[in-house]
Amino acid sequence: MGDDPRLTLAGPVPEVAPRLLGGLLTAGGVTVRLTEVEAYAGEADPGSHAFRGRTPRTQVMFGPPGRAYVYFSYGMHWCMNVVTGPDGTASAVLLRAGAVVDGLDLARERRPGVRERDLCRGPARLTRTLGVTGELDGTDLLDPASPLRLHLPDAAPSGVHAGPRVGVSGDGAPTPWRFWVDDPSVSPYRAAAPRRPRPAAS
DNA sequence: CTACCGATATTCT
DNA sequence: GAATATCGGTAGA
Repeated sequence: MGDDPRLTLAGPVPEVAPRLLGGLLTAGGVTVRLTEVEAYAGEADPGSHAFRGRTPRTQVMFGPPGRAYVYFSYGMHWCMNVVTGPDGTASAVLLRAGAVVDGLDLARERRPGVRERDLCRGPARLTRTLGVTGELDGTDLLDPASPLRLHLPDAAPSGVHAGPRVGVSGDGAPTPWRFWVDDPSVSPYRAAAPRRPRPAAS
């Protein structure tokens, strides 16, 4: 391969997303090999944060590819994406899971009591193990001096699976844009919108 | 392993 | 007020 990574990330998000699998993400003294990702296709995608247009939270998605989009979820968790596609398309890839390949002692120290395979098993666990917070929103992932860096794999990974996205309901639900490789760190599939409706108020 | 449930920011209705 | 790209604790099979 040897493509310019910036050029690779500028491609269509359903093609870019599986190519992040096997990539190395480094932050806070810990490096993770990505094992599970999800594609979100900007303003045309009902499951995307950008579907309703630009907001203070989503502005980074509308910028150039190769930056980190970090957002606060459910009032307590950080989740991170890699912004993809041409400048202005608001596409991004959510990093859902990974396996720690370097800095394991530090990761364990940061997550006391957590089993190794659970350290980055889920998008919010991944950011916590790496120490990623909203301060890193907008970081250039391809800058060697950045506190949060992404290194794309030399070759496209093999054995990639695809399935429906997690937690996405409505029109965007059936789109098979969750990609993963066989690894213990991949979170088990959960159907979208399992939320139990609260008992009807009397 | 499955199932429930609380915490609670951002955004939309 | 309600929904959401979630997790961790607890309970039970």
